[in-house]
Amino acid sequence: MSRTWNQYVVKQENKTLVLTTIMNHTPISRANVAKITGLNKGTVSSLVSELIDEKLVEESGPGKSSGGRRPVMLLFNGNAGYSISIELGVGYILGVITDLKGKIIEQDTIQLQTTHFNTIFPIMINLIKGLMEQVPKSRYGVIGIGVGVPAVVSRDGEILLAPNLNWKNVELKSKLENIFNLPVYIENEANAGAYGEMRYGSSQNSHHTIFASIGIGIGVGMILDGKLYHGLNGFAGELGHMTIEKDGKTCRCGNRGCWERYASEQAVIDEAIKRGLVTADQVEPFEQLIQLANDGNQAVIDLFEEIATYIAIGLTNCINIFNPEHVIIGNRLMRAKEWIYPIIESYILEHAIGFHQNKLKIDSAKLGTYSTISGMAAFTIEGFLLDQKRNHA
Amino acid sequence: MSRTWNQYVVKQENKTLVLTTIMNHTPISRANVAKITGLNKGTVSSLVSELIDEKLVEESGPGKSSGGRRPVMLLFNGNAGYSISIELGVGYILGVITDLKGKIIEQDTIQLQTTHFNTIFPIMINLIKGLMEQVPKSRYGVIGIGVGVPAVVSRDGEILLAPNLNWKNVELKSKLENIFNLPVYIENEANAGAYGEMRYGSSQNSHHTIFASIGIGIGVGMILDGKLYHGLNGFAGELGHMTIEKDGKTCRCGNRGCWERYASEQAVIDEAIKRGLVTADQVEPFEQLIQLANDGNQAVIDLFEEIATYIAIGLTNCINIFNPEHVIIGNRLMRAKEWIYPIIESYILEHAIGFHQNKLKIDSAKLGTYSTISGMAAFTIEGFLLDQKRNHA
DNA sequence: GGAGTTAGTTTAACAGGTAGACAAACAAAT
DNA sequence: ATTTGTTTGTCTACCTGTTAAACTAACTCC
Repeated sequence: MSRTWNQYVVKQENKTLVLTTIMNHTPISRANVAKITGLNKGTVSSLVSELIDEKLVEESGPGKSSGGRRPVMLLFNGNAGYSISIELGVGYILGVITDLKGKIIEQDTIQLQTTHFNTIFPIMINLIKGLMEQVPKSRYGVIGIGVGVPAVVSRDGEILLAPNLNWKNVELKSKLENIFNLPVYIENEANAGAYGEMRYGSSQNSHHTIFASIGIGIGVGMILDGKLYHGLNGFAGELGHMTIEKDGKTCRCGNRGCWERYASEQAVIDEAIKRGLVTADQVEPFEQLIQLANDGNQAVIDLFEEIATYIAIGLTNCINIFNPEHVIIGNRLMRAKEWIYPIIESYILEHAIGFHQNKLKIDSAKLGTYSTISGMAAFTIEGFLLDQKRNHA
Repeated sequence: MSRTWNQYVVKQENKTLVLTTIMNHTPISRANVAKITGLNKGTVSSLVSELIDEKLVEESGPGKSSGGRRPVMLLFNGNAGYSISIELGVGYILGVITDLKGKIIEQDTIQLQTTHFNTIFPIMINLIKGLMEQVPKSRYGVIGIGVGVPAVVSRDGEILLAPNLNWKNVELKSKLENIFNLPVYIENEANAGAYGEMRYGSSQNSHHTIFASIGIGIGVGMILDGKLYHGLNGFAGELGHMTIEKDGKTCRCGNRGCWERYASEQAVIDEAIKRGLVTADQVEPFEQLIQLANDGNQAVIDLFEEIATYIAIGLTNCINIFNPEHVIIGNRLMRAKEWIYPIIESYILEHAIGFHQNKLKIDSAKLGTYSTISGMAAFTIEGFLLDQKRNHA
């Protein structure tokens, strides 16, 4: 509840302040760190020497002089440890190793034919084990495991509800922690995507970002005041089930007129089948449609444009609700970007309130299909650094 | 940007920690403050004695012994200063004096016939001056002025857009600061309402609260992770203009199917006139309708129930978006609570996602018509205390 | 009335940050 | 080649505020 402050906290905070300054400005001299942070030069010196002892920071040769003694440049050591991140999708598992800078070192994908937990779980364990063997030797080794899932996740890492996987109440975090004895982070796929884009992607420095992950369904990750928003117990961001048409199409959630019934990959496919643009037995109907649009099929392009309008309606709602600085559209539907993006942009421009007063940017995910997994890496890395901070004086 | 930590900051933080502990647990002993905060007894003693010097805390006689020396009970001194809060509505100005506990000491209302800024502003100034003369003598006197407005307010207190008043780009904060030479706080009416309910009303201790102010239009104030959410530049919370019916009724915002076209006081009135339940030249049509419903007029009750469903649709969207702990419905439409509330509750229960897993409470505003003004008082008081913290070592 | 408890103050020790002095290392001007 | 001035990084003396522990005060209970 209440937090007491004393000299230890002061040191912890200043030390992480120095570390993050080095991370964000690498390479940088001690003198410059002192200038940026406002800390005394001596304080910076002593904190940096501790960070060097912990192998989180290293010195690289002398930098350029600006009319005096040449500075010793400091680097954040991205190789002090490595994170393992997993993205669990419908039909695939993607696993990667990243360094502490979030850079992907190694990756591996497995296609799945089922969504059964009992089948998938062992496959995932094997994937993780395989990755762990490839992790380079380092001071801290594997610092943690992050898993992004298309699900509602509770604050303590339990999967409460994963409609597209048909999972319910799976205690994924504790299961994995028991097996690997490492810190495990579980997060919703859209939330992780939002975080990934904020840390490594197109919305760095933006404190108000809405990340709409439009795939089979729609999930929305929200960075509000610089922090990921979860709501009371992880259900926040279910904007796919926002009503945009009262008495509209029925949805499996029990409601009617839900946004994702009009604006998702599934919505595209349903409508395409209804219009005879693809057949129901097609293996990859969405890819087929992209192909057809590429070939100039006007009926398909029209369909994309209709869907785009529905996407835009929902996004306009988001903008009116959150007044974000940045709206990012990610996941598979953006493969049809060419046809849908212009429609979305012009609709929002015309319909969002006070648009002219907002410095709103609308983008597709810069990290592409790596938004989520990068976000999971970020969670894992930041969790590790937080742990260091707490344990190491 | 970056915040440095040193012993002064530690003291500031601990001092406010002690103060807020006393505020929240008043009356309380030094020993108990130490226990709750985790601070050393000696530290608490010295900080308390400073707070007593500053007249923010006072000792009240000895408390009950629990088997040893009797404690000296400490009280937060609500009378060290007073705030002045104004609610600027469509058709009225409400002004109050509150003490530092947010208790209303004095109040005054003025009915308005116009919305012209040049007419209203001098009236407001006079109202404030009148209130200032009634403020009791105290250590800090009038600590600040807070004004709640039905408008989009920028972070620096400029009224960007007030559709119901027909104002645009009014620098209210600086105007008032120049006149009174006091700290001035300007905030959107729904935001202030949300804050008021969190501080003094029905959602105390709730960190995720949605406050829907349903009057002529709809504004929503959002407490997310314990903090009021503004968005990038104050436009957040324009949920009144969330599309709930694609291609629905046109709205003055330029959009179609906006929530407030279906679920506000104006929507009730429009529909009632259309159905011949009241005439267009009625002075207080909404009051008239309440009266009719009270008299058992079924057509009016039916109308309220229809409107309630629309309110519920929008609120369900809010719940799916924010996963709040608490949804509060405030402002004038709740005068028809008797007929609309049961409908709202049952609709949400049936349609919100994962409702059973959420410990969601739905309430009407406990502070009634004082939500907004109490919120403004809270802003002013907290701003004052923050200032004290910064200036007074 | 003594033993045990609880409340609040005082004291010395300690940790960590700051200011400022200092040496080292360099650029630019003479 | 010197001289001058600047920048970097370390070191020392000092200061602030928290803590632990001793201590005084005041009370309850047997």
